Amino acid sequence: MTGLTTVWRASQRGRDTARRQKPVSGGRALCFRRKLPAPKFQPMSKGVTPRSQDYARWYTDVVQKAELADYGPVKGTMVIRPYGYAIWEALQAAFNRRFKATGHQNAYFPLLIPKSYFSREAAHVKGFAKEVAVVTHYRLINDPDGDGLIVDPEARLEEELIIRPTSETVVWSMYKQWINSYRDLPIKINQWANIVRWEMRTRLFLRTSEFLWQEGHTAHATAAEADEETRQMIEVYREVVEEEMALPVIVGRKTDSERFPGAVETWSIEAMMGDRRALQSGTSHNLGQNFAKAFDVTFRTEDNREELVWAPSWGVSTRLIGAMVMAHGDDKGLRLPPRLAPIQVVVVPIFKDDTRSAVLSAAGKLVTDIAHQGVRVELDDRDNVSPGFKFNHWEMKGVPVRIELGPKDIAEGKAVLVRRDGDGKEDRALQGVAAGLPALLDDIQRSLFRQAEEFRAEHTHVPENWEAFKALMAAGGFARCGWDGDPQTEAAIKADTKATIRCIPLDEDPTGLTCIRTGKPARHEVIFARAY
RNA sequence: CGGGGCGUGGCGCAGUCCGGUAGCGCACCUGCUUUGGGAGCAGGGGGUCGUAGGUUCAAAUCCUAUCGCCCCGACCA
Repeated sequence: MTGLTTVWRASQRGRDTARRQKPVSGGRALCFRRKLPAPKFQPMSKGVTPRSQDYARWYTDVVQKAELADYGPVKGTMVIRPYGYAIWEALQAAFNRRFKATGHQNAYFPLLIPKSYFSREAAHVKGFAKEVAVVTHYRLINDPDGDGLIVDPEARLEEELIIRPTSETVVWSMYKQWINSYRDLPIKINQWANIVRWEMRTRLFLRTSEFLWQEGHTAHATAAEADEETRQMIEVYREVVEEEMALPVIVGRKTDSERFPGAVETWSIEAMMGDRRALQSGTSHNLGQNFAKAFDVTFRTEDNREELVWAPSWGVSTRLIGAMVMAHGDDKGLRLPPRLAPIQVVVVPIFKDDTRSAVLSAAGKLVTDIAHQGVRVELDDRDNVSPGFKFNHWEMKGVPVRIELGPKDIAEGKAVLVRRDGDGKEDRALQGVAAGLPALLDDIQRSLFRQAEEFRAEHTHVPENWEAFKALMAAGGFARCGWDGDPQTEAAIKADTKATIRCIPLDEDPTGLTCIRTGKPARHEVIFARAY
């Protein structure tokens, strides 16, 4: 409790003092001049920090005010609140449907992993060791020297356990037991789980010490099959993110430096956020035979040879919710794509004491009609807050469509309809407004995708030269250009511009391109951006 | 780990320099009036000032220690 208290107090304090001091110093005197200088910061008593003022703070404000999530008591942890979790459930449903359609089954592996398992694969260890939480004891006792509980020094574990930062090692330790013959392959398992990575700098949804995700682990008899699986799943991710989240992504491969620890090839989908930075939104890895080697997982082929099993793994996390906030949100709050919105339409009745029952009964009827269309609808009949408050409230929550219904409307046989993805209100005949909603929601879904796509197009460029590249990275955006394939060039570019190679896009064509920095012939056409 | 800052009702803060027994806004509760873009008025409840120790007649305020958190830098879905 006190932890939470200080979080806010401390962070707000600095900003507020800074904000207050500027206008206050000499502010009075300046009032006598003809033109009032605009105060540098307009204190926002309501709503959220405008994106243009402080994008990071806008994001945090929206996540909290829309009641998606809140900070947990332990540094870097978050509570996903019901509204945020409902979005996660919608995403899970969308993914599960496709995972199952492509022959995968859900299962669950344990949270705790023997430290020795974790150490089997060298690159894997190197990648995760720095951020693994370790369980060393199994008991607390009363402190003999005072009050409170202490870790019982007698209760040290013989073998220390790690809390999974990902599950490759446990999964493959089990696959060793399950796989003997080519007849046992392929195994295509997915698990929904929480994982822990002790992050230094955390942000709600985007990077927290514990997060929820899905990790697929499959085992195959051939390299070709593993490669096919890896590509198929990145395509599934593309489809869900673009079609359900209305967020356009670039599909591509990672360079060596950005690859998953232990993978031979990593594919990712990369999206552009509202501040023009890139967000890796899903990854699919071809692990080759690395984990099979580490866990000695072999099988008998049809012609009785012993071979190592081939492995992909793939995952998306609650980070996707952060992506949705940052890609679609505006200064009024969230804008949710209808396919994932927990509430697709909200009806706000407007009434006074004398009109209350008439309005509420008309609104109730409307809500029933809407529900019959298969639309997720909510009636906000609270009478302790004003209609204006409700408008802002539901806009903050990103509900795609709002219908206002008051006595005047009912008299005229109409309702007022407001799309969250645009501005302005329009009248609709009360008859038929419900029937039109499914098509309207589809239109909003498309419109959000189009807006995100246009935004990305506006900020994606092919820089002519190094100077143009630097300017683009400083301004923010995606650069599509040549790279000589040298990791040192990549590192130098990062040092100069903070930009990294987000991916080598699926449709790359390096022919005739030169490296943006060295001028050497390009080995790959890549996407550069500053990333989260 | 290095640098900077902060812990005072649920939240945001003032009070700390110049010790005198805690205040403001929001939120909350009650009532009345309201309700088409974040309602108004009146009344009310709630904190011992991160923790521990010290100085003092007296500590949110001074001293010491300690814990925690935030921001910036070195890692990452």
